[in-house]
Amino acid sequence: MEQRLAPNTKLSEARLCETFGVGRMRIRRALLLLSSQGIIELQSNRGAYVACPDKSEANDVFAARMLIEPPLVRQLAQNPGDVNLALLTNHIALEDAARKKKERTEIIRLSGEFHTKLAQASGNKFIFRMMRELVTRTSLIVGLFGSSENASCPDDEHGNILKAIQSHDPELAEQLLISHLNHIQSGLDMEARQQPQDDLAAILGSD
Amino acid sequence: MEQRLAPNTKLSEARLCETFGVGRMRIRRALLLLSSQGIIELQSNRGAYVACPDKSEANDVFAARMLIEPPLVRQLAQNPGDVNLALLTNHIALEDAARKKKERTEIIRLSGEFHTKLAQASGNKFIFRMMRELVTRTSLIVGLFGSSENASCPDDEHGNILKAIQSHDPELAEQLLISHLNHIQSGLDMEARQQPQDDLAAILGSD
DNA sequence: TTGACAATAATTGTTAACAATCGTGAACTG
DNA sequence: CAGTTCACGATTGTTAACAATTATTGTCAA
Repeated sequence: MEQRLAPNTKLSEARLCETFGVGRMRIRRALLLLSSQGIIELQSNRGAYVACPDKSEANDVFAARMLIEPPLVRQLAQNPGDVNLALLTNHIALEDAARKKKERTEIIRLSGEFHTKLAQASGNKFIFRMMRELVTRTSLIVGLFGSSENASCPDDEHGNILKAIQSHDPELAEQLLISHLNHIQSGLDMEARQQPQDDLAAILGSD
Repeated sequence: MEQRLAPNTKLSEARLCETFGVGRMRIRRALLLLSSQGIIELQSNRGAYVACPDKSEANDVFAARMLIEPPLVRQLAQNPGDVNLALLTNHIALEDAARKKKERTEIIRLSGEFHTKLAQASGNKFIFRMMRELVTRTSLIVGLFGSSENASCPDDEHGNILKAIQSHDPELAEQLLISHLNHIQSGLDMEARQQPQDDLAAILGSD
């Protein structure tokens, strides 16, 4: 999710055990769940590897988001609810703070989380889960096909979407979100994919 | 999915082991995956129970389907593709055959599968997975809140939807599907839920 | 130098025993 | 007789050793 592990990175059980200080059972349970969400790939007798989505899968993810998110935001703008507005406003503040401090991984994390919070605001548990999966995969894809550093959500589009929701403008909110998704997608270079490297040390280093 | 296990049925590991003739590890892996899909509930130190969705979760599932399926079918009707039409036509034939033979569990299974095949026809792997989960949960819900036996998809609505797709009529297809979902939902009695019983013997009997 | 082959090392998959937790029922007390 | 407590049985969670598979390295021959 924070793009600290490159796609195709091998995740050895023993390594993960000592990294997180837990038994093999916990690790295997976690790997199974991650693979069921398509975040890693579990190859029989060969181990776990960070998923490496191809062009087709990337398009699937964006198509699914285009299908779900616009009507979601439209609906939210029609009837936001005070609690949701407070939560989202607070989130935007966090994003701004992280952007000011130039904390890269935090910015990436929060950028994704904004979209999951939109889904959470719908109050629909299923849609919330779906969106969480979609956002995670989007992070993977941006990490793979992201051409430059502006890969994370551009500028303050999140803030503008929230403003549209606050002013009960479903049309505008929907339109802004569509543009936002398009910006993310058009910032990708679908042909030249990033070189898959093996650096699990990234996690070890900061732990 | 076939409604042979009532909600809240306890799924003991030992029982499942001897039923399927596999080790405890396999069972636990399967239970973990099922719980991640919301089909069963894993209570810590207490075991696995068939999920028992409440009114709110049931509404979530239908709301999610209402969000996703209509635009999906509309899109499919605009550009079906010969392979998809063949697959769907073949599926309708299977449904008819099962209905003629009055094979209840088969009818239930195929009724759900029709919707997942609609999603499969979109060619989007994500949407396919989502729909499969939604359909499974719908089966659970119909089993819980279904008032009479006509709970399974009424008459030949599936066939009509397919016809609309075949004749490239997106509006009609979308409208028929919306009606179809409404029929399913309105056939439920959201208040008086079925009595949760414990009959894992159902599986043992037919195995 | 390159290719195939074999042996070894490393890693994953499985099994079985052990520990911990929870529900139940009997015994006891007020 | 009601309520509480304790102990037992059953079930789940964990650990560790073992088996099976795969990857790697070294050797030999062309």
